Amino acid sequence: MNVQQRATLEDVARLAGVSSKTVSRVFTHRDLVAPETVDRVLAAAKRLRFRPNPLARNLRRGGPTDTIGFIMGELNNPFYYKLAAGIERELSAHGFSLVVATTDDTPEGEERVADALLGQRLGALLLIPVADDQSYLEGERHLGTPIIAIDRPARNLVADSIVLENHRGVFEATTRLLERGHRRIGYICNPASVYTQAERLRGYRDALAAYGIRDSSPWERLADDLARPADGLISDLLDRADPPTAIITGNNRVTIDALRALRDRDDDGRTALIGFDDFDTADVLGVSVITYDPLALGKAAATLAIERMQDPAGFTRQLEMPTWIVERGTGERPPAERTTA
Amino acid sequence: MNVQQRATLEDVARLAGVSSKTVSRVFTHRDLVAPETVDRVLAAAKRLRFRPNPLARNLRRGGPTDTIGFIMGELNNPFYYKLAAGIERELSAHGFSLVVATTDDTPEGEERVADALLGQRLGALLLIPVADDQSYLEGERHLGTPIIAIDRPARNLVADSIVLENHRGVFEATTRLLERGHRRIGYICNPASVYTQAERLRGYRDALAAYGIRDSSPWERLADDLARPADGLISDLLDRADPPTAIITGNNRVTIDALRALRDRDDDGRTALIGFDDFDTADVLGVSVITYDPLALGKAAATLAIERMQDPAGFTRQLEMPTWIVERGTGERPPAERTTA
DNA sequence: GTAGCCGATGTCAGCGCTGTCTTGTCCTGT
DNA sequence: ACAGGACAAGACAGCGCTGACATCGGCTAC
Repeated sequence: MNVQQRATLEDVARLAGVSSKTVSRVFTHRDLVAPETVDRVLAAAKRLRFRPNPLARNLRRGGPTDTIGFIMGELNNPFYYKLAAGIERELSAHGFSLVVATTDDTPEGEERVADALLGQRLGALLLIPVADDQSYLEGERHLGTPIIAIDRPARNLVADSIVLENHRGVFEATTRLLERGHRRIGYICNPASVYTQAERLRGYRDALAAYGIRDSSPWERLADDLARPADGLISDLLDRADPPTAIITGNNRVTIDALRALRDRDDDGRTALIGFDDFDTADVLGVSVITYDPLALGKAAATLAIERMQDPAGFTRQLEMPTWIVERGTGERPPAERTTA
Repeated sequence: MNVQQRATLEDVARLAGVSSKTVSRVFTHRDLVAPETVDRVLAAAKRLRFRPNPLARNLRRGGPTDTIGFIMGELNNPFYYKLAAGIERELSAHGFSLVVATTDDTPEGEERVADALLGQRLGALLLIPVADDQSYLEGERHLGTPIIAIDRPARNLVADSIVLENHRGVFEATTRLLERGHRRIGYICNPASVYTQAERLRGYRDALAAYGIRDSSPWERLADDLARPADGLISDLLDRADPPTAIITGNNRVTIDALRALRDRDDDGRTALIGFDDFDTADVLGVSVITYDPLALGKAAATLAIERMQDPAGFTRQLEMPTWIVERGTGERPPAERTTA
């Protein structure tokens, strides 16, 4: 394959018999150029397969590029990729392109990856904070790069953020179970020590407290080992002498693990279940969930970034996206009577 | 927020009391600089929060960037996003960054998006071809940008490609059903007029043919309307006077639609089912599938791209990734005896 | 003693493009 | 007939960086 040279403005100019500046104008302020000149230049450009070099353009113009970075835990997760899809859709509609980088959900990964991305003179940086501290981004923010935290607020960093109504979603789900007569309601999550889960857990506890249940700890099973499925936590909870009549799960992975555990135990639909996060086959399985619109979340985050680029000086904003409950069966089960006394 | 200027080589040089070239060297060929000078420069760089401008560097150096583009139908699809995850992981391990763009699975989108991406002087372009013709990329390929087609071969374009063993997977699945005694085996897919589906359908037909079933058309339900779920196709097939005892579905969406349809008809596990593509809750639902490793597919594609960047002149390669069957229950059902004569 | 080399650093030009300023041409109004 | 303006196009510099080449002191070798 004989690689040929890429044509430059100069080449096009020579072929069209004009100056390079005129060619430049054709590709930027076309209305300043006489129509027939435009035609001649475009013909020449097409013949030479000319494509303006955005590197040179951006360098010359100074300022940020049209590229926006998104740092996520891992693409391999329904929540993240739908979020990414929402972001991508909105950004591309506004002419920005999206660079994604993943951190494997580790704090070290986050800073490394952020550094690599920021090298590229991003127009803005979107991220799902994982580390305990995003102060390392302060320098870049100070240089004018808008930074948007998604799903969790950034810590030690002034940044816009957009999160879910975690507390409200779980509070309402728990309340519904309580209203249906459930009193022994389990809560399972893994990981537990992240912002979102802390909020959800708070929603669960607050709802119970409103019904006079002050100590929910016997019904909580919290873990922080992503590598291990949550089956064990669920079994442990169900093995109690007074097993819960309902379970709330903190995210879709745990929900699916719970379904697996319930199936393995031949629970036969006795235990009510409401999971946080929707998932593809939840309707087939009849699983009630606390859901939200990840595409909308991504879209809102992208919008926030675009607005911030246009108005870097404005006050930062903290947005919340709604969550709601979808009833599909498992969440509407009444409390099972105790089979043994 | 008072936006401050970004430091340049020159600024660092002034502060460190050296020439800008020396600073440049510290960030590229550090071993050519005296150790104590390196320290002084690094200290100055840190103080000014200096970060080399990759735009200027790439412009000066010429040649492609470390950014690799990936054009996919839509991120909002388990197959695509796992593929993207595999690509991202491999690329970032080699120091490349990934720009993603989606086409909404439309041919027009593909060319538009490809054009936008190629403006950025990509190191390579990965894409899942949707349009009937990728000849519009010929120019760019000629300029030295490696192009890798994933999941489907590119048409009218010399490009590396990496696809699944579509034919073999479905051939084997069909053969297993035949071996178990099934003779009325349905095949459902939507969309049908894409390379992958054509291959899979061929696998189905060839397997039947090997058992003497020449005309499978009564058992095939092919559609090309992504907006509409496949429920109708499935019902139509099951409504036959002699309904199929087994069904093969061409992709995960159709599989899930089929599950829904079977549930709605209270099929109660009479009809055997094997679906192409795995999905998150397939094990919970006990669905047998023809599967593959989308992460590995992505990784292989990324590797191919990296190799091609290093050896642009080599022969293009066409790779196939293995598919295999995971038996979980629905595919192992024996043929149901006719309930009515 | 000096030719020759080496390691450390500097000078300069230019990658491809665009902002600013300048030049040139034609048209309008009086 | 000519000032003044509108429009089209060019000259030039420089964005931040790095490759090619130059410089310079110190050191080895004979």
